[in-house]
Amino acid sequence: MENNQLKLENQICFKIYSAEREITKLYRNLLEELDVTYPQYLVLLVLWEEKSMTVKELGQKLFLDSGTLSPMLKRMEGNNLIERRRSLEDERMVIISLTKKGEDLKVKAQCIPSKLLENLSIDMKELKNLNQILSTILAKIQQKI
Amino acid sequence: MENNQLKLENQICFKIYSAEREITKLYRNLLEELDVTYPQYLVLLVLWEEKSMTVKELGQKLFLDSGTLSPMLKRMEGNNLIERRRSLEDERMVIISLTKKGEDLKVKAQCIPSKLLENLSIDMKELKNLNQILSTILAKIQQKI
DNA sequence: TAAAATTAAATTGCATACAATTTAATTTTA
DNA sequence: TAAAATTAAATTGTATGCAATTTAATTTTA
Repeated sequence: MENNQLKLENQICFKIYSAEREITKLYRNLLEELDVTYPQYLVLLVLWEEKSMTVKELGQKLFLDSGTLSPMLKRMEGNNLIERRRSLEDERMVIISLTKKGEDLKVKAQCIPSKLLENLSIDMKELKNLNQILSTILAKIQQKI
Repeated sequence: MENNQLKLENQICFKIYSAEREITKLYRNLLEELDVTYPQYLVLLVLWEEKSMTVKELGQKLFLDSGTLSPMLKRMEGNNLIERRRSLEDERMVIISLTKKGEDLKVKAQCIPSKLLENLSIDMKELKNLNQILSTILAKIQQKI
């Protein structure tokens, strides 16, 4: 009696794991021009929507903790993309905001989503479907935590 | 005119990125008993199917290069899960095989796929759907490379 | 067949991830 | 209100990932 469940090809999570890395590689090419990594690009996406935000809030949006964010934000500060300053009301908090350079990168980034989708060459119906299923999964996992 | 494409919530790839990490966290709990990480578990899955394999073949199955595999396999060797030996026919190649301990872990691993699916609590129809979409995406990306 | 090209792993360097701990500030509570 | 508990970031330590380079072995080619 074979155990098919332990076969690699039947591992749905392996597909997610592989797809994540392959897609990140596609992004790497597109983001080269902006000189940011994919996680850094996500930080920029958040800050382009909301001018400033604490490290904690950023972490809640991106599902990342300070162990990941602190050094990454330090690198982004070093590259002059963001500024970090302690909150005056509560000195425990660090407020992250965009520099002029970080703000201006948004223009260059406009084309990235469409280019990425073009690279993926997936049709809109499937895309919406995928989006919906992943949202469901994420919500279910998050709910458990 | 708002640019919705640059909004985080519309980033399908962010969902894949997040889902990958959340699922890996679920695995982390399940794999604790086996004392392996998720990528190490993937190596074991492959070796449980085929007794032995070169580093290159392993990399082709898992989409990982020697920069990732070499140190990981060294750690697994250190934990007595696998053995590494140079091929006699071609000394460039390193052949990876399971130790008794690595082979025996398969029994303990039997329950993991079902437990994981239970944690995900996604219905079979959605699962098959997700599987199909991700396979399509992976195939399209792979084809480009 | 000897030099050039190719190939398989390993190594180097950098950037995530994340658990666990530490530090400093704030809030709660006895 | 002073000690205890909580909270936000940073730090520490470990394990991926991956591009680029190096090393050693094999194959190709001039």
